[in-house]
Amino acid sequence: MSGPIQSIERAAAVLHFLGAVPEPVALGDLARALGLPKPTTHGIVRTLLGVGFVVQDPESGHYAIGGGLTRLGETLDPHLLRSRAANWADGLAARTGLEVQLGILSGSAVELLHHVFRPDDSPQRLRVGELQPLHATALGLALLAFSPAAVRPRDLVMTAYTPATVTRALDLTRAVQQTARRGWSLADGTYRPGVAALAAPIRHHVGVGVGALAVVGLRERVLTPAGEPLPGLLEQLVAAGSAISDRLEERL
Amino acid sequence: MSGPIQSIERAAAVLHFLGAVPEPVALGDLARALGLPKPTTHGIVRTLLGVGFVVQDPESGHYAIGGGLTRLGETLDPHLLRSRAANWADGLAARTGLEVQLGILSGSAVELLHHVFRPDDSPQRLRVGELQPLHATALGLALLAFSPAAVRPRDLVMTAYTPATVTRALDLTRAVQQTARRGWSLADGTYRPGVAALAAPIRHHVGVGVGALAVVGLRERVLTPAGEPLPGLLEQLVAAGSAISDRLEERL
DNA sequence: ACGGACGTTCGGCAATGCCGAACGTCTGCT
DNA sequence: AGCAGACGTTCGGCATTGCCGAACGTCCGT
Repeated sequence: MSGPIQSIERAAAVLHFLGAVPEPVALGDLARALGLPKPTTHGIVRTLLGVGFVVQDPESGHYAIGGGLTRLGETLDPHLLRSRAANWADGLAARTGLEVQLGILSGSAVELLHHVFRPDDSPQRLRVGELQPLHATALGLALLAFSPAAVRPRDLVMTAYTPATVTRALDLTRAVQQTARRGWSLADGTYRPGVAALAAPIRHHVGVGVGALAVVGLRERVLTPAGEPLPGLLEQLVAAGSAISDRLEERL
Repeated sequence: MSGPIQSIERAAAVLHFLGAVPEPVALGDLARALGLPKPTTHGIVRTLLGVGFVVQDPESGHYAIGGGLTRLGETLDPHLLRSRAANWADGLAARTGLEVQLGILSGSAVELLHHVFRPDDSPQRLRVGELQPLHATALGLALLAFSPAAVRPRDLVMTAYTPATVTRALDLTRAVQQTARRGWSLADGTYRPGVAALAAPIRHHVGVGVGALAVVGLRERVLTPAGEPLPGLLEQLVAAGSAISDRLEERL
């Protein structure tokens, strides 16, 4: 049997130590206490800083347990998500001229939490609360790729909404993998004919997806004739997703 | 600048994922969600299991966040420590015929929480609540070596209680390092002439020292003429320290 | 002005972590 | 009852990664 992973055990020792002491700890004291050289201890602490498990007092330079660790068990309130996302979603609709949707995973479907109309006069229907299929929408692909809940493609009922809808588990798996690699998803006429969408994940607790933000519109308003996202559109979407993610970490 | 440590980041991703999902997670689902091979994920999870940050449901084999993580910020109540230690301490005194002391770090001194008299008729004084010096006692050396609170030898006032008392910071540092290597400490006439003591740490949260247990008596009752622990005595002491440590993890 | 201690960076080295192949076990299906 | 698939787990070869000594710039106390 292979042994335990040394650097994870050392990181745990750091966290145990910091958790046992009420005051923030100097790096040198931590290193001495654990019997490790300062650069070794520093490398561990820097990584724990990066994942939010440790924080550093900016004045003293000392280290303490961070909120990212103590908040591990917390799940995100959908109302909080919506409240944090609303302004960004409204701004994105205004800038792109497209419909913007915010969704979360609900069982084996996408639930729309927020829906911003295209900023024009055309008739539109408010869809908040609506369930959408995971396999046929950009929001669905993003949630499958980044959400912690383990929904497997083979466990889904894959209705064909258009001739372009993916209905085989293997094809869906590939689409999800592609989404994971790119950091965003694309749906081209898979849910409504002639309608395309792009979606980006919204994350909480370093890297964990809790929702997705999408821009939706007629294909030629979202994609090039070759089927790629229009220039600038993807960047605005991903930036909005990141900004919302950052706001989720803020405490009010 | 060197980058973050990959295996610590991966471990954090595991914890984030487990923390985001209400139900225990299958190893295969965890591996898929994180995009890692199963053996890689298993190595990480096995290590997190070992440090108490993750637990495994024995029936389903699934993994969840463990109490060792959520209890990181908890400090140990001295009354709990005393209550858990008392029976072991009493038994140790009965088996060894020596005085047994339980101490914790209190500022820059040892505070005795529990004191068991030698099981004989000689006059003895109850010392619970007494403060003892860190530099001159076996309890003190054990607490310096294993306790999370960072007390540095150079910050101590080192009174000479006997000619054998260590009074130089460098000598104390070496004694503490030796204690850390051995896992136990030895004081030979450094606090009271002709009296020797051995001490072992009591740990909480994998490896963090929260107290120490000592056997104390006339030198010839504790050490060989060469100054080594009497055969069998050290093993009984270390075993008692371990048993008390184990009992601290139990929930009532 | 100087020395000591701090947190931090750098890069050479080899120890360690990674992960494909394989295993034994369990469960569900035929 | 037998078989196939999926599970968690183990093993060991390989090279990537983590480790840590040397060194740095900064800050503080003397």
